[in-house]
Amino acid sequence: MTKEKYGNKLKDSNLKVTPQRTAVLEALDNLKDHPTADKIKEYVVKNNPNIAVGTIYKTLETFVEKGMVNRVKTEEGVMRYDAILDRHHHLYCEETKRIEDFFDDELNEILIKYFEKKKISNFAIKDIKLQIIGTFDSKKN
Amino acid sequence: MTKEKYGNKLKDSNLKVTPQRTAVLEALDNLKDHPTADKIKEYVVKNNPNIAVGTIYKTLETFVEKGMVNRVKTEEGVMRYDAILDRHHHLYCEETKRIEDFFDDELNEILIKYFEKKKISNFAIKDIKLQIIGTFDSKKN
DNA sequence: TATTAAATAGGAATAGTTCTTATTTAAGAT
DNA sequence: ATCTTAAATAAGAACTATTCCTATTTAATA
Ligand SMILES: [Mn+2]
Ligand SMILES: [Mn+2]
Ligand SMILES: [Zn+2]
Ligand SMILES: [Zn+2]
Repeated sequence: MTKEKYGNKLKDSNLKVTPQRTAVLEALDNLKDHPTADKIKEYVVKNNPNIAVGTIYKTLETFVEKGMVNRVKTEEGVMRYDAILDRHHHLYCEETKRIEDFFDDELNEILIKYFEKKKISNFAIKDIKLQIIGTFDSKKN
Repeated sequence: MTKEKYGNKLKDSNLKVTPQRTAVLEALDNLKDHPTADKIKEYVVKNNPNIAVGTIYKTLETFVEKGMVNRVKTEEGVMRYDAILDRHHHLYCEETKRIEDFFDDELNEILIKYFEKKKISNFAIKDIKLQIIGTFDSKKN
């Protein structure tokens, strides 16, 4: 019962369970490629044809505030969202602007250890993410 | 003769030397905090009161194309620019949105070696940047 | 000094996002 | 089950960063 899963997630964050929020959660759960608000809308609209675009933005903002979703740093003019909260890094494709997840616990260990030794003066680190910039091999796109 | 320096930089990139471009270069050279187009305009306007904002954007775009300037990835709605081309990473302050440079050759070595061993399948790495997220100690702000 | 391709000024247009407000609704209380 | 009410939503206006358009100006070269 996956619909129920989203309801519980909302309750856990002390949010009222609405069809709009449930739909956005579902979209985020299914669109794994760091979607824009617009992509989320496209997905949500299939089952909720009357949802307002402002609601999508408002919902995403709420989710970010509650820590249910993260924004992804880009150098484009559009915001992208990430529902995966486990620590991971990102592959940025320069050609296609695709952003793919990169999980690597060994690397995380190395980074943590490195910055335990080497403190940055006047800066308290909360998180470290790698931007791995390059291109996907275009054998099959 | 620093004015001349900017002129040469432009010539090196096969760009016509104009007062507007020189001024934007000078602004980028002096504003070390990854300025927005608007901050650059504020700086440039002091000596070039008639410059058009569109010219600033166009100039920055040209510089990015020529590899004289990089965009900085953020999760804000405004673009920020970086005139430092030497390999470096960024400290992102969650509170103030300040972005500060972080140079660390030892860390670069570690990363390069790590990814020489551990290739990412189907992805050709061009560059790796760390997003070091946290807060600056607010002793003096 | 004349030529010309390129650059700029000025302002309109666009796009992503936020804001406003009347209406609707979820959730708790009765 | 119905009532109550604070919160959420729809619809569209407003806002803001950026891009686009084009008449005019200018840098570079001859
Ligand atoms: Mn940089
Ligand atoms: Mn925008
Ligand atoms: Zn991700
Ligand atoms: Zn920098």
